[in-house]
Amino acid sequence: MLAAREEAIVQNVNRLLAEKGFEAMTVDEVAAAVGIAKASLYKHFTSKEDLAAAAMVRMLRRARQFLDAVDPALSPLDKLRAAVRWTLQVQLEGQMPALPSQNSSLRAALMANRDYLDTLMEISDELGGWIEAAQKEGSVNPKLPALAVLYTLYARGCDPVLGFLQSSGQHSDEEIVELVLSTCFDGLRNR
Amino acid sequence: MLAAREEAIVQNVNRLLAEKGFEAMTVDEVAAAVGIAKASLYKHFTSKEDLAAAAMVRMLRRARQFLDAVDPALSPLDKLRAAVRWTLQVQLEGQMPALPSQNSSLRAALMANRDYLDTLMEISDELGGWIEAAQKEGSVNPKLPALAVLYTLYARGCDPVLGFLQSSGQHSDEEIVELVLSTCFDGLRNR
DNA sequence: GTCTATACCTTGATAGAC
DNA sequence: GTCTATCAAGGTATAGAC
Repeated sequence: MLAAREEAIVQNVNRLLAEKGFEAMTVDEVAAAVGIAKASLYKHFTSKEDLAAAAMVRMLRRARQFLDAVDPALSPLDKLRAAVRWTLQVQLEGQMPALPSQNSSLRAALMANRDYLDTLMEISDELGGWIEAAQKEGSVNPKLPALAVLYTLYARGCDPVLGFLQSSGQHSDEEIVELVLSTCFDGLRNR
Repeated sequence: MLAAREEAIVQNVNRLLAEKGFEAMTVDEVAAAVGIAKASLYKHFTSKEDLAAAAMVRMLRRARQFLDAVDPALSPLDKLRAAVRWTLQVQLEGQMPALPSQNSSLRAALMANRDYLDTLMEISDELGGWIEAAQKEGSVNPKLPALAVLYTLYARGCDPVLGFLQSSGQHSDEEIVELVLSTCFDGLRNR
């Protein structure tokens, strides 16, 4: 079954991207992890960038699914909190693909990928609506530009603090999630 | 002059690390930027990792210098704010070397580099003292583990939000610094 | 569509003359 | 210590048989 094989490929790419990042991940590794020859990979995906883009699209779709399933009865602030919590948990599970934030061949490929851009836009719209509502009701600081809030939320998806705290060995995953949620929404200053 | 040449090398490495990261930076580029042959580089530094480590040590020393010069009359909270502000400014100037947070050959080299570890420890001690004082006086949330606060501060040095906001083109560098400082210390929630 | 084998290139690092 | 020239390894991608 073609779809099942491709899902297995993308799943492994996803994991490897989370583990080592785009540049350190090799196509040989992916092929070995899936258990097929490298040349077979290239029958499904035309390039390494294409592989990574597929993994990113898969993750974005999962994110969108989660957002769509968030309890509409929650306050806008709690919806945002739920979104960030989900992101942090995915990252702690080693399932959040890490891509270079700097310019690279991958960024060009992503910017040319309609699936990626569309899903990213949908997510941004949904989060943007929540942000606007939260600022209107005064639960999120209205002085912050909505775009800055959005970027700050996205950045939690690749926050190195999670890995640092995890390797310190002093906190459970649940504690780490709550700590980062707290610093994200409440800040370091005392309230 | 040997020292001057090595300073020129490390300066270029620093800039290239900030631009493209460790993996995307090539030794050929460094040699070209400095204006010497690649083989000559290897007379000064024994490996690419060694080059990057030297750049990191240089940046850590600059950070330590800055911390030592912070006005002792400031409150502990304002000292921490000054430290983060400095980090953000360096990053916006494209001078903050970006290293892979994931495991790699570079991490091993850094962990074997006494200069790096010593300076990092000194900085952490200085910041740690300020954090403790700030928590004691109640200006920083005392419920947060000091280590989590420290990591959160460090993480601002590679915060992708800066680059996102910069490329949005809607804010000056000064505004971006104040925005990120605000989200870091005050959080997204309204106060 | 899977495989083996390989082309082609880039990269980190070195040899050896000066 | 600088250069030119080169090596060895490992990477992406492809050819071509089945």
